[in-house]
Order: sequence, then structure tokens, then C-alpha cells
Amino acid sequence: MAIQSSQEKMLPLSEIYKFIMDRFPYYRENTQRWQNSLRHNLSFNDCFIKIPRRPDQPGKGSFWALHPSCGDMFENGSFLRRRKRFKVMKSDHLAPTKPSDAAQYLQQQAKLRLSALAASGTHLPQMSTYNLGVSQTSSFKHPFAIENIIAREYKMPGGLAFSTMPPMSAAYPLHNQLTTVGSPIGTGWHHMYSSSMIDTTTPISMANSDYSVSAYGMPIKPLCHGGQTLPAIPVPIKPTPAAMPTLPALPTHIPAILSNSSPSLSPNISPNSNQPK
DNA sequence: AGATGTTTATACTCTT
DNA sequence: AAGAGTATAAACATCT
Repeated sequence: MAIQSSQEKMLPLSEIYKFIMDRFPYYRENTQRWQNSLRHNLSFNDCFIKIPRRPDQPGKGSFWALHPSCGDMFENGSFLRRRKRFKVMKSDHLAPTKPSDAAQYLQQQAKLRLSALAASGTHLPQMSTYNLGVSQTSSFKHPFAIENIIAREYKMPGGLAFSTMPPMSAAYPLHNQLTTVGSPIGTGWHHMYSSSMIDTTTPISMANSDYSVSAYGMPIKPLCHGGQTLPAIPVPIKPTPAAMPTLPALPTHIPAILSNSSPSLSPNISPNSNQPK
């Protein structure tokens, strides 16, 4: 999410930290734990590539970006769980496969984007997939799409609000406001941020005209969204085909953590206690 | 020194 | 049940 929301589609580690903490109050605590986890994931997963800083980009650490070929990794716009592990394949010829190639490629593309920006004197529209919800043909966003999830101040249906977020694997705040988000223009993340979220340190452009061009400068399938041009209709991780064109039903399997009895939802969890998952 | 990056390990959830 | 995916911890190396 953080990487895709950035203009150059790559971010240094510190910016990724910042992005997460800005948007998810839960992650303002226990930073050592999840930041270690984040670093682990960036290193371990092939879908993340490291881009060395150029000499004119001083600073600590490298930039992190998404591998150009990771486009099919997530199902229909949901960032909650990957459909499959992204693994760099030799046969994948649609985009650079070696991390070094991909990194170089991204650097070039980032340069191009910035050049275009400078030349036009205008904002290059963000094409980030997750952050807009704008270039959508439908105003509906599935309640379990990440943008909906974080846009609700973590309010539970029964009025139970929690200012924290359960661990990454369990971030499923339940809500029932299916009609309040995601109107096509001027809403999406921007709307949600300005109305619901706490920090808006990184206002996200809602422009959508750049959508047909990928971050890598080619009109290929957008990153990480299963080949769709954004979650036109975000669906559950496990979509029910019949329900897709219309209002999808809630997932048949509501994670157990949604039940009020689950300790995972309690904001009073001791930060240091090892909660059973 | 502290931040960043890599690797290994373990335990858990989810999908097939 | 097995395998994949995820979260976390920890040790260690490298870089700024």
C-alpha cells in the first residue's frame, strides 16, 4: 500500500514506517515488533525489490518497490492476504525478472515520471491501485477491502470502537455501512481520510486519468490487482462469483476475531502479552 | 550507535 | 492433512 501510494512507486523503509503509522493507529505502538516484521517481509518476499539510491538521493537505506511482475499477486484489490506467493520466474518475460534489472527499470521509470511532471508543471496523477477507489466504475467497495477497513476508525457495529488494530493477519474490523464510501469522484481515500482518518499527512491525489499506464510505463495490468484496473468491485478474498456484479454478500466466513468474545479486538490488550491468535 | 537488511526459526491461520 | 501464507522473534551483518 505504501509503495503504491507513492509517486515514484518506491519508498525508503522509513517512509513505509511512516505511512503505516500515519494510517493505522495500532502500529504506533510496539514498533519494534512490526517493523522487524516489515523488514523481514521486504527482504524475504520476491515481490519486493530493493532499489539503490542514486548519488543525488542521499539518505539511509535503499528504496523499496514492487516487482513489476507481481501484478497477479493479490485477489481483486484486497491486500489482506495474497493469493499466492510471488516468485520470480525465469520464464516471466513481461517484465524484468532479476531484481537488479527491475530496480534499474523502476529507477528509469521514476525518472521519466518526474521528468514528465516537471515538464507539465502539473501533478502526475496517482495511479496507485489501493489508494483511490476512484477510477472505479462502481461506487461500491466491498466492506472487506482495505480502504474500507481502515476508513472507519475501527468502529464495531455495536458501537465498540477500537483505536488499535489487531495484528496484521487479523485486521478485519467489521462494519455495516455498505453505502457510505466510495462514490466515484472526490471520495475514495481522500474522502475517507479527510472525514475519518486521523492523519492526512500524505494527501492522496484522486485523479484517475493515468490509470491505463502502469508505474513501469507500460500499459500492462496494474500492480497487484489480479489484472484488474483496480478493484472495480473489491470482493472478498474468496469471491463468490454470483455475488460479484451486485452487492456482494458478506463473506460466509467471518473471521473469529470479529466476535465480541475475541480478545484480539480488545484495545486493552497488554502490548507485551503474547496473545494467542 | 542506530538504522537498515538478511536469514533462520517457530507458531499460527487459511486454502486446497 | 499438507502446504502456503503470515506474524513475530532473534541473531547477525552492513551501512550511514
